[in-house]
Amino acid sequence: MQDSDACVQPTDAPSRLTGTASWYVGRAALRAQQNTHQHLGCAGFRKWHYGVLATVAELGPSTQAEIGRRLGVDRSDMVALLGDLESAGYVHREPDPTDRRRNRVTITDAGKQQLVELDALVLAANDQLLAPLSPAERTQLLALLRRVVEAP
Amino acid sequence: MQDSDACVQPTDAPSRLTGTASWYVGRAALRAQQNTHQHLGCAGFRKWHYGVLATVAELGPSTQAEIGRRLGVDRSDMVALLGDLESAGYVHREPDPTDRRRNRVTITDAGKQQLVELDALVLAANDQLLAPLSPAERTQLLALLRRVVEAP
DNA sequence: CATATATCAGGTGCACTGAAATGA
DNA sequence: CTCATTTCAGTGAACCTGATATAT
Repeated sequence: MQDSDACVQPTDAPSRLTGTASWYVGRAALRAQQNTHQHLGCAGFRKWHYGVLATVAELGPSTQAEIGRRLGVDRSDMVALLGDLESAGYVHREPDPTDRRRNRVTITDAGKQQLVELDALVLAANDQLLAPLSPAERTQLLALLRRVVEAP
Repeated sequence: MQDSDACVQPTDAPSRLTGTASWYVGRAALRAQQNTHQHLGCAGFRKWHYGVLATVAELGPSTQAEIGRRLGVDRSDMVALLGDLESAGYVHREPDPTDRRRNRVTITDAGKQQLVELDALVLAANDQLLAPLSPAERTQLLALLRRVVEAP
């Protein structure tokens, strides 16, 4: 058996599913997830590692709670996530002197450098996902999804 | 603390993410998942229970492997899934006399009846997800996602 | 022999809950 | 006292792998 079952597209799903947006959104998300996981995985990263690095890079030093809020990642999961990144030397955690409940998370030079490399991988994964669409269609899809996601 | 963190929309994600389709596809899928999970959960079902019922209802008696292929669900997970549905009396499993490796999975009357009720819940969850979009935009989104998902 | 099916045992990433310790 | 932050311990669903027994 060399089946592996993974990455095998489902064929002819029931019309009750192929009539819904939820179905396609779910399938598309799975594909997106597999693409980015595969690309980032080669570098030893997962998607939230990238998300955290991106957040800290763009926002400057932040607290764990703030990063989690921006990304929609649970405060609880942030602990391990930042643990990974810190022990790899990509971020630095230090207690905030002005509010000693908080941790100030800062990206290191190694982190910034790594982030640039990851950008290329994420871009490639995205291009792969959107391959069937023209540039105009990609913009359109992005706009529609934005409206769905940013709904009250 | 009554925080609960769940279902809290992330605000102001970094532009590295908000520029990608993967990001919005992922967020939309999470929201879709939460909607359906919440709606179906009230009836004691999960999304794959619904998917399996829908498949068997539309295809007629099928094998576990075939159902899994249609849905993109792993053969391994189908076992437990069908176990749930069978012990609840919604499907029936019997060895196929013409090929004794296979199980013939059939939907029961109770299953058909339950499926109709679940249809309404799934529809409601979908409407909730697509609330920000006009009917024309919903069709457009569906078409774009279809192209992405049904890519080679 | 090779292939397909159902099943079991297990691993991993992710979303989430609840509680504890600390401090504002 | 209330609220926010970090941390830990643990659950649950979904995705995936590998192996086994059985039958084609």
